[in-house]
Amino acid sequence: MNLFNHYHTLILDIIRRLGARGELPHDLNTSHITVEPPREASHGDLATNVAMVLAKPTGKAPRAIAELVAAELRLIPSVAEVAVAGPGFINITLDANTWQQQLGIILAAGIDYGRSSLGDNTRINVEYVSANPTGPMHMGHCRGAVVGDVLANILAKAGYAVTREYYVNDAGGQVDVLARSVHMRYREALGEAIGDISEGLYPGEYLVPVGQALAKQHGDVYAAAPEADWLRLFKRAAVDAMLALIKADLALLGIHHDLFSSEQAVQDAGRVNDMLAALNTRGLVYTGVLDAPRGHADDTWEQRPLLLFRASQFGDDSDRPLKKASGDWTYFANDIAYHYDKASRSDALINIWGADHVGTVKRIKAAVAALTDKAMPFDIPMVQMVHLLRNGEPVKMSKRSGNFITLAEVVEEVGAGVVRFIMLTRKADSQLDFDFAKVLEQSRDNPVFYVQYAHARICSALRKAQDIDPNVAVTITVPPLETLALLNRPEEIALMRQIAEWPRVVETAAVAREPHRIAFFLSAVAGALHGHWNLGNDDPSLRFLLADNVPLTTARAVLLAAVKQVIGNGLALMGIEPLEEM
RNA sequence: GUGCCCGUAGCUCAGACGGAUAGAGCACCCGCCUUCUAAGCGGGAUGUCACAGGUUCGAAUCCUGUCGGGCACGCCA
Repeated sequence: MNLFNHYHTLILDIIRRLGARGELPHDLNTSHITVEPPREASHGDLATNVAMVLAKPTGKAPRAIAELVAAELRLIPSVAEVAVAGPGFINITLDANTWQQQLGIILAAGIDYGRSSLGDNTRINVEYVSANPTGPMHMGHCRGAVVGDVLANILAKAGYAVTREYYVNDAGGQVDVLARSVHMRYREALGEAIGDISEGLYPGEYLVPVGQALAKQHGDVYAAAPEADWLRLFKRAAVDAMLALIKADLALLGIHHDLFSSEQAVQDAGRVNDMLAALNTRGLVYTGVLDAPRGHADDTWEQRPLLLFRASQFGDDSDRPLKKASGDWTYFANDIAYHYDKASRSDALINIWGADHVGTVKRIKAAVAALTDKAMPFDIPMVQMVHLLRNGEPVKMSKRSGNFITLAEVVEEVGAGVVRFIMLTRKADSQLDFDFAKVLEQSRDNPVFYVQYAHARICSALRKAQDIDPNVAVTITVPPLETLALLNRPEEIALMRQIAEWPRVVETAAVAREPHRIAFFLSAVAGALHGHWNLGNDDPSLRFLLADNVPLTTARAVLLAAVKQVIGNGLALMGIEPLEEM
């Protein structure tokens, strides 16, 4: 149960009651009322803007409303103190019991602490990675992969029915190029001296085994055969092999999709015609000509009649071609068909896209809006570039030789957990530096270390607590009230208050589609834990472990266990294994 | 030329749906520290939230414009 939601509900009840008694008007719009932790801890545990929001519709002074509501709030047993402050904020301080009991709730819920029904089983489709199947994953794909995966985790936790989907672009020209590259490797495997891989083809070594396998399977049947004889076959073999590579790379990061959707399959199933029919019935297709794009030297621009979609009616800057002059479908048309298909089996769509696709956001949103009569929620969080550094110096990549920094190399060097965490230390749409040296540093300014260290430190303390009192392990599963009541120091209450925000953080991250909030929250909790821990240096009575005070040691072990649970739950959402010791 | 994103402390960045005196880490200054896990801890100073208008009880947040930066932009995939 989200504590903030609980009091939000109570406040709405109060407004209704005051309405029934004639002290406030009926049927007020209460949708803008919030209950939040106040920024300033000294203001109390919860703050609500209810009085300010209702001032205008009721025609009353905010502070007058605040006093009415405050009087009612004081009647709630768990409320210790209510103060009206500033322009009309109501600050609520809860009874220490309420916070103490949160520890029991956290420990009883375990990994499910933070789960909610916010999403109400809405079928939400998260499409992410979708790298072209032409080679292994490189670092350019990494951030979107992590952001998408963690967002999917968050949404699942928040009660959505999540499908994790990968769109395989196996139908375009680049897979033809791939097949030709594989054909050269195939001839090479048959003993032919092929020299350098031709300009424009994929030179990567990872295609060598694909050629070898084809040579083994088919002998020299296709060595001198015309392309038409082998293209389809080689394409299939190459794409399958590349997908296997990609899946292996994703597995290194702990990423597993539910569904791989093939562009070719969408076409083969006739979904493009379905899409066209759907657009046609809405009168959104016509044959016309496009103006030349501005800002380019456009001597070569030819106005040709094309089949166009009226994207401009749905917020795009211009209408967009569905067919090329050649009569072939455009990539865009296939993409719409795919999205139409996704929409038919979802209640909401999310695409995680790299920043290089910003230019196409409007048109795909226009298409989805058109095909679903604007009924389909569709978010496209954009993921910015990652700059790879080593000790502050940019890592050089030689494109010429086809050497990218691969995801596998990076995971091998620093570990999957570190990669995943660092990818979430910035908002997705701002650029991110990834410094191989810094991410492994053991210091305060490395958030991965800082959070893991907090977890390991707690584990260590819990082991020692067990030595002081062998019953600790049992007590922390269902802590008795008299044990919890010993946790009444302000510093302890502050820590409880902080971890009790976890369910709210999950919901916020889900609604805002912002996984980085989890990482930031964990850093804050780790900071609070370390800070609290250090208090014990100056004041030994604040240490967690007190050999001469078994009841208090046990109680504090309960607090530690709850913090550990919350950090562990956060890391689990991020797909990171928490460390027991380090 | 057009579109999207961005502009917050010296640096790197947080700051859903408008809320109180705008925060964190680093760097800087001053102390402390050999410990319940050590890779440090405590305190201090630091802002025209790019600029100018507007909306309102209230704006870093919303709207308009200007300036500055990044990315993208043909029937490629």
